[in-house]
Amino acid sequence: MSLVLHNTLSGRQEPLAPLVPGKVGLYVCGVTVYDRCHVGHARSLVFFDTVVRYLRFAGYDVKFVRNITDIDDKIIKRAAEETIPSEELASRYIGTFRADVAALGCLQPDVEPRATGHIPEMLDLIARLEKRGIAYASAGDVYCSVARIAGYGKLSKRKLDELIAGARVEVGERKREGLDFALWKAAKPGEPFWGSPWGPGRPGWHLECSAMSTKYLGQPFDLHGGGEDLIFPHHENEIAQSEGATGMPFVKHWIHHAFVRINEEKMSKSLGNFLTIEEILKRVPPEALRLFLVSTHYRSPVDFSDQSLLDAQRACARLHETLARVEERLGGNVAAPRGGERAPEAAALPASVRPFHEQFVAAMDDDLNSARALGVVFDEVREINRLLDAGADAPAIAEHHANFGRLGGVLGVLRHPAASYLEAEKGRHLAGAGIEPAEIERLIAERAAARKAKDFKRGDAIRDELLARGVVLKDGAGGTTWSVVQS
RNA sequence: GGCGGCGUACCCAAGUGGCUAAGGGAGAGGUCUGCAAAACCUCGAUGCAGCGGUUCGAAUCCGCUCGCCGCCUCCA
Repeated sequence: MSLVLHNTLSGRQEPLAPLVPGKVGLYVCGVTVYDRCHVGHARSLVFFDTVVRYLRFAGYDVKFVRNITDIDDKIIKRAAEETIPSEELASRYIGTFRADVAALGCLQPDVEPRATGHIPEMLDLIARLEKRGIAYASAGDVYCSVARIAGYGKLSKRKLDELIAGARVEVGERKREGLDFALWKAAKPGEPFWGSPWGPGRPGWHLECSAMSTKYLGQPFDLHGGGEDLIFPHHENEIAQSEGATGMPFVKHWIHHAFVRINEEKMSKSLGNFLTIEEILKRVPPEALRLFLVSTHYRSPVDFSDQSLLDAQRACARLHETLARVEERLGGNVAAPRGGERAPEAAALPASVRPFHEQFVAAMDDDLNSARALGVVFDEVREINRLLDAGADAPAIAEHHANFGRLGGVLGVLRHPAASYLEAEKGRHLAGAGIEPAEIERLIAERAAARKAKDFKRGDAIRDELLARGVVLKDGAGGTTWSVVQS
């Protein structure tokens, strides 16, 4: 059994076969920091985070590189609008990006290179392309001549003549062919620039990923990914640059995920129909957003809606309610696995949990089918609740606790003790509902007194009043506890 | 126009040739509970956009039709 992944380059599913057995190099195109990140970016972050977690779970030594584009036309444009230096704008949105990544609970990349920190590497790449007659300078710009690239279009499955015929890009005065793309852009007055043999300017967008990926992962390397909108022209051009400069293959395996849609349309900044990660996380816990995102296979579009998000939040609550029961049953003896670690061999697992582990692995090995894998986690939830209801002993519960936490951890949904999750949910709800915990406790005490006096009518009235305010009471052996409705 | 993808129960979503079509949300009935909540049990698509075809057998393969989306331009 081993991981099979869809490869955009071949259009087929192929086994992951690392260049160095046991090690995987992964490069992901990150964000351009000129605005806040939205749910679409969250999909990319969460998907590749899941990829890294699963690869490590499966025993691979992963080197994960994700870049930050901190210089480009959009950044310059925004900065000019705000009349601040582009570095200041970039720095601001690197800050919000980092906050979003942390809030989503994503693992840090091993290397997070920034374009502006790799200008020499990029200039070197241009020089090599020029030496091979692939790049040409023109009035301070430098372009890559697509016609000189063998196999151009192989990733996006496009033929060069069709691209030329259908090109919406105008042939610029400086460009020889419409499809040629900029490696270096001459600085206009007032724009940020770096010195180069071709004059002051800045790198073209595609160049940074070619330079930085191979700097940190070598050439060729194993896995390169991003959103499916990057297939053309971005990734096609990366291949052109890197293979053109060296004559060696660039990347073995390309993985691309589909988009988040909203009302049947792609969520994007240009359409203005986006919700930021920050806005969503005010409404639901990060685990709920992650669960929402991984409940669809990565190569299918996921439709965002309030109802779907609410469904995910309720499903997430089910997961954590069960975790809370488990933790209560085990008392203080709960060292929860956090995910991202190597899994034990299936043969070493207790027979009670092995089927869940194996089914989860089978699902993830099948082109990272996280939706199916999540179904397995819920199967185990039911099994755990059954055991708890039947009064199973602690060791039996502990076996499942370890397994269930480990599987959930791969999907990034059971990373904290249940209590902290449930407390956070209470806080989120109370902040919006205008009710204080002290008041809830007071009403619970009042109700307890009424119930003791057999005044169930009064007791039920209090419970109904709290319910109307989104607070659910639960009468247990040790007294009454409360939680909040997921809405 | 070129290329690619999608249409599965009330909603979301797995399943891509053959056991009773996963799982989650919502709903109905039951157990438990003073009543609830949570949990558990049971029910829920004789059918997988429509129509044809291939096959012993198809949601799954092929053809056509209808509806929707993405890329081809900055975009996760």
